[in-house]
Amino acid sequence: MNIDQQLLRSFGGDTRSYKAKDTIFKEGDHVQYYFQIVKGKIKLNTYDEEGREFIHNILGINQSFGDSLLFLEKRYPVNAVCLELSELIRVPKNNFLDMIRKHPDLSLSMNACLSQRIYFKVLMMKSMSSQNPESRLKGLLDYLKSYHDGDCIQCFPVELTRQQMANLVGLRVETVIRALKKMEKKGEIRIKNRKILY
DNA sequence: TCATTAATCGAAG
DNA sequence: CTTCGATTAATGA
Repeated sequence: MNIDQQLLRSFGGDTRSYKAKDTIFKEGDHVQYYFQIVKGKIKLNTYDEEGREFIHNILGINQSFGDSLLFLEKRYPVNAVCLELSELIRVPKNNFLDMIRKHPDLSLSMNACLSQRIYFKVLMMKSMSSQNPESRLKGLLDYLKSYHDGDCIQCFPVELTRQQMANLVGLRVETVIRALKKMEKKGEIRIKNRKILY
């Protein structure tokens, strides 16, 4: 979701900056704001009983997060953590709902947005249900690439560390590294100086 | 250059 | 596939 910043401000939105590793909200916190990224990147994660991190999503500029919770009376099911120096616009929940009411067009794009999230979640779950690590990575890469309006072949640079990719698909780094090498051999991806091109 | 973080590798489970 | 141990590369102060 990407809403005009002036509009967000007119409904009480304020800009806040966060340092890398700052926590924006924690699992179990009350949902009180709509967040939209002006600059930087954040991740949504949880930890399993062994303390291993699972990343649910990584969001960048002009993307919002936690917004589906604004329509529910639930607490956050995940943590939101900053990956780098970032700037976010924060709008109080009730103001946000007010804004939606006064701008029906927003409601429509909100639907489109949430629909798309559900759609990609399903695609991700489909590939994640595969036992094969290469299929899981392929699913992740397809998802990432779908956000990229690239045209050329194998020119989409994956801006994620291998560790992050591993935590996104539920595998270990080493496994990801080895699987990526196989995929490179098969010509499914290209690797230039450790950078992955898909 | 020192320290920290990420990427790799090989061997074993 | 994961875990462990160790090395090497890249990055930033």
